[in-house]
Amino acid sequence: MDNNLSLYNTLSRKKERFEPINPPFAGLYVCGPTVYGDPHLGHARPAITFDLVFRYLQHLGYKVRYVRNITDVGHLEADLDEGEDKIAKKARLEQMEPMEIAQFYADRYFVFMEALNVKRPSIEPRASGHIIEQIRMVQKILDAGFAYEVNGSVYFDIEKYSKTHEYGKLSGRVLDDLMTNSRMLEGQDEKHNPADFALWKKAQPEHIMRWPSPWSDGFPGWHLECSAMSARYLGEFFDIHGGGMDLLFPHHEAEIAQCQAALGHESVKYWLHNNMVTINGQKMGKSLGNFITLEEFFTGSHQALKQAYSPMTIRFFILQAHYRGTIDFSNEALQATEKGLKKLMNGYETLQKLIPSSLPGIQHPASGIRELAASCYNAMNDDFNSPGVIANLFEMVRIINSVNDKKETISAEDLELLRSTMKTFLLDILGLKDENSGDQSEKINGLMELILVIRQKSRETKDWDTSDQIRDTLQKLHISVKDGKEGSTWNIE
RNA sequence: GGUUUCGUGGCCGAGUGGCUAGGCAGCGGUCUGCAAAACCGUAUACAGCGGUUCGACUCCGCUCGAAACCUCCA
Repeated sequence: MDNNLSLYNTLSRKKERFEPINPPFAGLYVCGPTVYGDPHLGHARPAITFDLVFRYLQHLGYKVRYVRNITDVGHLEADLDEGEDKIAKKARLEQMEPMEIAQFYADRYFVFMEALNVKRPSIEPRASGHIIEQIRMVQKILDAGFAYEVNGSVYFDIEKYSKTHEYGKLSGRVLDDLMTNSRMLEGQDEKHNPADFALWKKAQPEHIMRWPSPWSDGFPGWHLECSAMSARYLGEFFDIHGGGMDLLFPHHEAEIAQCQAALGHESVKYWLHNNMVTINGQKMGKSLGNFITLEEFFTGSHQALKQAYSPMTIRFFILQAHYRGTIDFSNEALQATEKGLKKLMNGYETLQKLIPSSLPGIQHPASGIRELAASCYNAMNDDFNSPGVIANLFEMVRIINSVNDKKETISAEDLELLRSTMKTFLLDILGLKDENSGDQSEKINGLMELILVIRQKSRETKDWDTSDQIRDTLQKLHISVKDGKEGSTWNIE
């Protein structure tokens, strides 16, 4: 399978040609949500970023297995001495079973991801369903001599590992710094070295989420689930592992070490990381009062928002920036995005009713469509440069409108290429969809036809009061009427 | 303090060692009963300071600024 795709590998810090291990198959693993709270922008960005990767690989013809986990095992909360975990804490506060919490927020996550038109991955495994795999992996690491047990808990031995392998190569950490830095934090620690991380943790008596293991009744360390589940569903060596940059250290660094220790080799060929989001230039945080959930974006029900922003506006906004750059959400930027998206979707609608000109020799022939299509591929092949694709799509819309205005002409061949290219990139790869066309029933179409006929009559008699009243009233119902040379058109906004 | 990512015109945001990104807003036109949409034209730019080069926004160094991580939190 030929491709010219290159992608930025965090491990090598440069763009590399994408050469899958077992073509035509491609394996993609992405760190999914911890389901103890409502989905927000921090969930939307990686989901959309890797949805783009998923869609493009599929478009190139790969048989992609996309695995994105659901973290439903409680992990310890840092600021509590009690050793309570996030999901259990939420469960206690809301008087629910921990799995009830996990189920509730997982469902919320799915609903909002669907609204954003994020495709469901091939497999969405849950950490709680793979305790056995995780226990086996801990045992393998113990057997290999890279871990030790203390009081029923098992820790990864960084010092031992570092003698033969480079811990910190993904994130650029230097081990000595880690040790000296971490050493400052005193505590009644079971760990031999502060930089060590837990593979298995013995549960405190009040800890509800627990499973039996050879070492204790307890729960797996956070980093373990991704290693265990990726190995199970994608094999011990697979193509792409993705996630947010915030996961670089320690999470992904630990995954590399675990796999190396347990399997004797690394498990990931390409590491991809999306950058973070900010809101009005600030990081999003509950204490800053700018923590905005997706539901609040969609309904506009947050004081920082001047209006509601539709799921497609959010999606388009994220795709308008390259995934490795930071992205700042502001009302001004979102409003601009909303207009741009509308222009794009209107253009796509216009394209459907465009007619090729059969007359030869007309001036200003629309041209360059082949180049624009190639340019879209070049952009995607250059590390998934969606903003580059979008710029080309806007150029296509300009051609579409010019042809529609009879200012340019287009051949049947070019029109067909234009249609297929627009559909491929706008709908299939970028995953944008028309949010307003869903509710146009036959009844509404019939009514609108009637109304426009009546209005046209009033216009012919220059009864502007009546024609304007109709247009204004419809506008209040979010139905906009536009008068053109060939009659009036309408659409729901 | 360390590691990492980044700093482009009013706003957002690509890209390149010398050649127009694109969107939104603005200005001037065309079209139009008016409006909207659309099309055409147009101003404003590469954080700062050095260096490499015939030439840097693009490479190197430093400074300033922002974000993430450095918390058995996922």
